[in-house]
Amino acid sequence: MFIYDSVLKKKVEFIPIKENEVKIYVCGPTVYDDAHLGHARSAIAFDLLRRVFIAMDYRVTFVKNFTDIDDKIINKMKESGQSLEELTSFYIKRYKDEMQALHVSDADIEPKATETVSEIVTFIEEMVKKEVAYVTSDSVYFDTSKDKQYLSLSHRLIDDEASLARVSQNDEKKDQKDFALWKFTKADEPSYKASFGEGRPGWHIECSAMIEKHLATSGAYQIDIHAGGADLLFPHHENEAAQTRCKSGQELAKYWMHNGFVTISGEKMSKSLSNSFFLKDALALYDGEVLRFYLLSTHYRANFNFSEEDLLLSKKRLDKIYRLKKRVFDASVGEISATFKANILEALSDDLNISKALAVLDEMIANANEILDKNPKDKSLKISTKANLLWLESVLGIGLHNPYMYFQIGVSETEKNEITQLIEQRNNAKKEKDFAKADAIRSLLEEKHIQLMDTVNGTQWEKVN
RNA sequence: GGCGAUAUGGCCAAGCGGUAAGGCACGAGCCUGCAAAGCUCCGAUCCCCGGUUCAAAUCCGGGUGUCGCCUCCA
Repeated sequence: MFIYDSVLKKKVEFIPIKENEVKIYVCGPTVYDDAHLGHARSAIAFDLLRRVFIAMDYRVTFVKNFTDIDDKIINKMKESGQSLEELTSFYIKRYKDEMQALHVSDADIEPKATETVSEIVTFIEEMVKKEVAYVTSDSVYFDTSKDKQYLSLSHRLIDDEASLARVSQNDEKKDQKDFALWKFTKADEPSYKASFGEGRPGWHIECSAMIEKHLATSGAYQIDIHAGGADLLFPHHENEAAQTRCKSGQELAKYWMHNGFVTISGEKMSKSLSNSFFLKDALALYDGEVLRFYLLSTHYRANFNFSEEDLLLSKKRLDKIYRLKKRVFDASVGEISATFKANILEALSDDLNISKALAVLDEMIANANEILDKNPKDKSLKISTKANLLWLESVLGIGLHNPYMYFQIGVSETEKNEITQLIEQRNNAKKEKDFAKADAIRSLLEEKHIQLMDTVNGTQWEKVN
């Protein structure tokens, strides 16, 4: 397995801390608002990573957190009048439902910040004791000057005035680069008791504490892979790494992976630009699997420019998978082709080269179709093709629909009955060589976006866009 | 202002020094009553300029364009 390490900025061979095991931590969402396409892309990218490791027989422990205490959440509580619990449980549930629609597997552990407070407090206490953190009137800060390797992750120089001018000034901070580990709270805000004063955790500390609680090994590195969106590299991951390094003497992660952004009309979606395409809206328009396949089809590190046109084109490629699946649907389950499996894994183990993997798949599809055109009843081919498809679908997280149902998404039962009747009428017309009538029926269905296909197994239909 | 990424046929997109995968669209053909589906065939010298090399889309230098990070962000 080769992965691109975004700290080393090159592709490296993945060598696990412990043989055949891999521990992955992915930064999850802050649950104060709906998830958008960017969250989906990140989740899908690292869901693929996890599935590939599993397909390669690694024992995977996959952790994704929920940040459920934060300034933005508190602001939203004040706006909406909801309690922390009401607000965060609503968005957590929605996030999980949306991930399910996208076939993103649940993480093995899904810790919440609010469930990790005691570990966070202990973590900070130790840092204060080691004098890598200090207490001011409003917060406990991490002292970045104590970490000689600070900024080694993001390779950044932030001593220049222009950079610092963008950060709000605070005279109690020893250095403007220092960041809050704990914020002392006002009376009407959610807070937790701590020896250094009642308050709530800062954003960065929770991930360090969660990793230590749920995943950390005792060696040089706490986990194998830490992943997240490219915008998290600085300051979030830089700060996480610094805390853990100074507190435990260990490096947080052996490898760092970051996914590229989803842009719309060439611009990154962001809260401040309010150009987010929310998943609840996207999933109302498109099937979750179609959306997954589209977001999956570009390499995870490249930026992804979302367009409805491209999504519908991408669907055509997924359609081809399902059409072949229909052709082999009645076959029994058998052995997959060793060559096919090896070729797919070779592609995916090269830093998740999905384009190459899909090219291998398309070649397999074309080959199988060609043979089935010549001999529609080639039993052994049908068996191996079906096995190939089922295996691949588990690796890519697609193909969970029944292939006949897939082409009927968005068609009501009443409409289905209507279609069946019209097909019957058309077949009768065809028998009587009344092709004008048969074609009229086909045109009628086409107007309703129903495409007919006469096959050796009778007339089939698909819903088309 | 600092730092970084990227630029491949009409569109999406691989490529990681050895002579341009794949998908979609277009066109031609086979199949079909006609279609659809499927299959076959068909298109680029890789932003520009210089350099290294027997050999560069791939490495180096300099431009230009686009995007991003430096502030919440996946």
